[in-house]
Amino acid sequence: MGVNARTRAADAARGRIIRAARARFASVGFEGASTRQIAEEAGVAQSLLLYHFTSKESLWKAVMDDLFFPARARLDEAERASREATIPERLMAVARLIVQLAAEQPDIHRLMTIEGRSESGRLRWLVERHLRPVHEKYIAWIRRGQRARLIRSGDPVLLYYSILAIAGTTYSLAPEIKLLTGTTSPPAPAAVEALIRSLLHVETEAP
Amino acid sequence: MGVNARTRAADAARGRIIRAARARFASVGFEGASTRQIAEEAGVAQSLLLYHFTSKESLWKAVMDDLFFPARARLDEAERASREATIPERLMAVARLIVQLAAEQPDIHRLMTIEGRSESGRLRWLVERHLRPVHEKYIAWIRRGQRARLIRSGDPVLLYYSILAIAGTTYSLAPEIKLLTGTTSPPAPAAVEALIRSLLHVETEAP
DNA sequence: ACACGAATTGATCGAACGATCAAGAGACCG
DNA sequence: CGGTCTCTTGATCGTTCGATCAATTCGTGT
Repeated sequence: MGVNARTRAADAARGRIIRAARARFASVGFEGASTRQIAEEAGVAQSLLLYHFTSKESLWKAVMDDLFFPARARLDEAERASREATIPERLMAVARLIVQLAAEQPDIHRLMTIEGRSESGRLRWLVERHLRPVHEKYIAWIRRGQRARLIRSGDPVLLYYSILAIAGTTYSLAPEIKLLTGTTSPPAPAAVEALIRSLLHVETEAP
Repeated sequence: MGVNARTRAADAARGRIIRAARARFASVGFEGASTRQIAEEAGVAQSLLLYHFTSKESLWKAVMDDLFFPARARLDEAERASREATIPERLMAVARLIVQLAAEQPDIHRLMTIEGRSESGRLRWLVERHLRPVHEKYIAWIRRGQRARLIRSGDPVLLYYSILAIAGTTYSLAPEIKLLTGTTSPPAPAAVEALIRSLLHVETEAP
C-alpha cells in the first residue's frame, strides 16, 4: 500500500482508526459506538474518519475484514499443517488456534457475539462474507467425524457453537471475571483446549 | 402493587416498558438503545418512560431486577429440590435450570454477555447485586466436587463460565444460526445439558 | 520551481438523543 | 359532587449523532 512517505502516513492513520473502531464496536456495539469517540481515540478529526471509510457502516466492514482475513489465513495454515492427521486431531488443531486467537484478540469473540444476536444487514453481510465459509467447513468435519464414531454424536451445529462459546467466553468476559474474582490473568489457552477436547469426546492425544 | 383500576393500568404500562427495554438493551446494548424507541415499542410517550423510571440507567436496572430476581428464585427452588443429592447431581440440576432459562428467555444471556465485556458502573452494580451471590456459590460447589474427585479438575471459574457459555450461546445467537443454517428451531435443552454433563465429567446419571 | 492531487481539518447541516417541565385527564376518597 | 393526586402527554431544552463541504496543508512528479 504505502510506498510514499505521504501515503504511508495515511495508512498509519487508517490503521489507528481501525484499531480504535474495533475496540469501540466490540465493547458497545455498532449503534452504541460514535465516530467522534473513535476518531478522538485514533487522534484524528472525525471528518478524516469518514474521508477514509465513507460511512460508519463501511468502517465497521473494514474492521471485520481486518480481523477476519488474517484469522482465516491462520486457520488455513493450521488445516494444511494437520493435513495428514485424523478428523478429531484436525478439529483439535483448529480449535486450539481458535482459542489462541480469542486469547490474543478477545475483540473477535466480542464482535461476533454482539452482531449475531439480532438480524440485520450487517449480520447478513458478516455471515455470507466470513462466517459461512469457515463454519460450514468445520461443521462438515464434525459430521464426518461423527459418522466414523470418532466424535460424540448430537447436533453438529450445537457442538460447533459450543466449541466457539467455550473458546471465547472467558476472554470476552474478562472484565466481568476480574470484578468477580479479582483475577487479572485470564486462563491459559491449554486449559480451555482441554475442555473442548472432552466436549468432542476425543480419546486420542493431539500431535 | 396494582389494586385500583388506575394503578393496575399504570403497572401494565410499566410492564410493557420493561419488556420493550429488555429487548432493546439485549440486542443493541445500553448505549445503542434509545428511550424513544423503547417507548414507541411499548406504546407510550417517551416522557412517561422517564416518569416511571427516572432515567435510562434506572430503567436498565429495573430490567435487570425484573429478569434476575425471578431467575434466582427458581435457582433457589432447584437447590432445595436437590438438597439430598450429591454435588455433581446438584450442579447438574442447577445447570439444567440455567439452560432452560436461557432457552425460555435468551435475553438473559444476551444482557449478561453485553455488559460483562467492558468495565462500567453498570457492570459493577450488576456483579455486586446479582452475579456475585449466584456465581460464588456455584463456584464453591465446583471446588467441593473437585476435592471429592467427583468433578473434573482445573480452574473452577473457567469451568463455571464454560457451563454458562454452552448453556446460553446457541439461544443467544439464534438469529445468526438461523441465517447460517436455515434452522428455525433451537436445540432442545436436553442436548445442551448433555454437553455440560460431559464437561463436568459426571459419571452418575441425574435423578 | 511549480502546479497538481491526496490527506487533513474545522464549520456546519438536520436528525435524534436524554432529560425537564407545564398542562391535562380521570379514577378515587371524603 | 368536588378536590386531590397519580398517570399521561406534548413541547422544548441543550447535547451529540452521522454526514457533507469548503478550505488548507504538504509531499510528489514533471
